[in-house]
Amino acid sequence: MADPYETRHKINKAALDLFAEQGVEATTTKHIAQAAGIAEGTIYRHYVSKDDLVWDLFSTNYVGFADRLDALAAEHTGLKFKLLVVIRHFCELFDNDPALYRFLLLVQHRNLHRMKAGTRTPLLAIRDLIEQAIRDGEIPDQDLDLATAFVIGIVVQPATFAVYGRLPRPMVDHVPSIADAAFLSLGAHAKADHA
Amino acid sequence: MADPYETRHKINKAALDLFAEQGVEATTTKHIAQAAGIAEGTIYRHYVSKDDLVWDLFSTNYVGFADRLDALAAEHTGLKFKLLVVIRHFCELFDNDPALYRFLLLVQHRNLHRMKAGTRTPLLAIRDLIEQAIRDGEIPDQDLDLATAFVIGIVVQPATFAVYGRLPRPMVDHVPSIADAAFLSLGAHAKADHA
Amino acid sequence: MADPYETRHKINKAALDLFAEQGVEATTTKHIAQAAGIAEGTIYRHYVSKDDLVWDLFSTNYVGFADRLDALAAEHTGLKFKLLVVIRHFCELFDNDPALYRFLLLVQHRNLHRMKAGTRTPLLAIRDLIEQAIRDGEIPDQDLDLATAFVIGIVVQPATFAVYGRLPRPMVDHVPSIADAAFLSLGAHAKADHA
Amino acid sequence: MADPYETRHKINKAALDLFAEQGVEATTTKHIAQAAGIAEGTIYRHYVSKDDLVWDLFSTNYVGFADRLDALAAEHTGLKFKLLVVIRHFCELFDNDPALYRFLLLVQHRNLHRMKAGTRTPLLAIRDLIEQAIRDGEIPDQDLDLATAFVIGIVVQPATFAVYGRLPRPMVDHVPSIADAAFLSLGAHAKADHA
DNA sequence: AATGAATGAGTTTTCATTCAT
DNA sequence: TATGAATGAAAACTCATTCAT
Repeated sequence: MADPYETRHKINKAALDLFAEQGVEATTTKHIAQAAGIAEGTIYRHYVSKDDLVWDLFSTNYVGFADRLDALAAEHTGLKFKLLVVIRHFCELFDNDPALYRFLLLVQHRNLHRMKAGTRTPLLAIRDLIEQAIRDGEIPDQDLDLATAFVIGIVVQPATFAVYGRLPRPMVDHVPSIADAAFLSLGAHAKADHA
Repeated sequence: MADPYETRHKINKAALDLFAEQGVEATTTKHIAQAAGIAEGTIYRHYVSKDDLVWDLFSTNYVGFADRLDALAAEHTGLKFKLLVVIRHFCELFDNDPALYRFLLLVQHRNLHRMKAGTRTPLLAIRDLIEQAIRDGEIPDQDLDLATAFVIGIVVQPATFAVYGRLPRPMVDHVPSIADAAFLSLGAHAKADHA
Repeated sequence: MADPYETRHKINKAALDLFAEQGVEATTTKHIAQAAGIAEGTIYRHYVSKDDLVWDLFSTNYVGFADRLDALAAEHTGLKFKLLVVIRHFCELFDNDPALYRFLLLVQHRNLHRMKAGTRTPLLAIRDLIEQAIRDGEIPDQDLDLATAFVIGIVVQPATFAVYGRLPRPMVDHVPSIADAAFLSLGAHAKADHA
Repeated sequence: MADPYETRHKINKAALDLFAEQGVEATTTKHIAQAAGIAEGTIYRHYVSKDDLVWDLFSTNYVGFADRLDALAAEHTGLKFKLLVVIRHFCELFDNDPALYRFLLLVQHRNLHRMKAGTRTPLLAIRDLIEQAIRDGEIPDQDLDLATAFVIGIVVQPATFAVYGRLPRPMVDHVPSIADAAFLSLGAHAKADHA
């Protein structure tokens, strides 16, 4: 009997790649089945619908990513270092699995509102990290959500540029510059570097 | 019968709203026709295809927006002021026509590569502005594309937050903070403010 | 432009015939389209779904039939005559449009419970007619619903036999016998015949 | 592993319930397997196909029922009594196993033509009983098939009403009334009761 | 220019059945 | 015998586009 775990994995891999490459709508279940080397009907033994597949791919990876960011932030001290490891992790994700990044970028708008309130998201991980820094006096008091948006924007936009060839890869090469910009955008003094 | 110019306008308005709200693929020509109060076939009197409609909407507004940014930048001196007016214009667009803003954000990547080489885009407007600042010694020498990504990210991400209710509107209220963050992220000294 | 009324009629006719002949499930939208001489997609310009088509066909004809029975009953006096015209009408329907009868027979179980309470049905028409006869002392007092079931059964079962070739057609030939049986089953005296 | 006889029984029970409730077409093999608590493939260890399952269920029970009706009729004398016991048996089947009753009713027409010529059916049991009564002069000479239809209709329709809640259960309570109506519908005189 | 019914190719989804374990 | 993952043919349904009016 075929290993259902393996089949599911093949579906996920094929779907993610195709979704990233041509978008969710443009990817047919037929394409996915062909790329995964399985029958079209088999997809429906693992997922209720194409939409369910998209949602599963999104939520699993989105939440998994948030959890890793939380863990990383917890392992380090000080805004500067926290930002650095978090941003490095983000860039590594991008470099190692560009398709996953592109997929998350593509579908987040349609899927974010489905997450049940209270779920850990990368966004919350960043927000908590900034909140802590304000509390610790590392950066001036400021609008927390706005500050979160700045950091997210500074990290995500270069990756988006990289996707479309407007910035050279690997993203890891840009980590120091990105971390610096994020740090500065929050109103931190360069000196905080050495704190 | 009806003023053809007005019909076209109704199509544009309906399409833009729907595209912004639910994405291009999820919006059917039937939806557009219904929302515009016209017959489905009428769309094809004004546009060759749905894709043509998307492209027209995108290119017209994208280039127009870039031109206004260029003009604004030209009217002011110094990175700080240029950033301020450019960012204010971004935020005003968002406040005045959120559908247009979201639409441009959604489809830009799919459509950017179709633009004739050399066409002015908002990205280029920002990029030129930063290049000038580096040349003028206002900010340290740095990777131009990365810096552009920072500024774009710092501007766009708060707007995205606003769309999802994570940041209060109007966006114009956030202009000073956003401009500051953009300015700082480029490595400018706060003092440059008063320069 | 094609006449939508005519197209809808072609769909209805083709669908009814096929449904009656081979059942609803066994009839595909492709079959219907072919039989109607239209494209498969055209069905969906007239009906939301195959199920909607079935429901429309059922409810329209079922209620229409009830209305005609009501009208007929109102035009005549005395249980005997009312039964006679009502049963004759039923048999004429059967003879003139056996497909319609067979269709109603096939789908009633799945669709009866969808009718909103208070809708006129053939069943109610018969029931009212019997209730009146009891009130008028034409037949002994008895369980109204049970009596209704008797009459319905006496009328419907022969038709069902006729469908499957267990009784010769036309059904109209059996009207006197059926009416007599119905009359007698209610406990009426033969004398009532001449009342 | 499990007792094969028990497994087959579980399949039969689950299938019968589901077929009765939602029809044969609407019941999937998956549903049956779930309801029976077995694997989908197991059905095919016991039946060649879904259709084979339906046929087996139908023919076994239909013929068994006919045989019991025959036996009951043989044990009694006179139309009145024969009708009474036969109708009681009908009603008891309904009360004891409504799913089986409904199933037989639903699928009989689709399956009757498959029965070998000469097989005993409930229809024949009723028909023979009426034929005997005519021969014995208990009821007037009349169309035998039509008369059979009357009796079947008078018995079956109340049961259908009971399914839809239009008549209170148990059906056994209605046996005297139903038998009376059947008796009368055949043109028997009420006095024959006491003959 | 405008209409809107019709199209048909293409999509998602279903489900009885098979087969390796 | 039992399992249940996989199959694939066929189903219902969608939708950008066409075209007669």
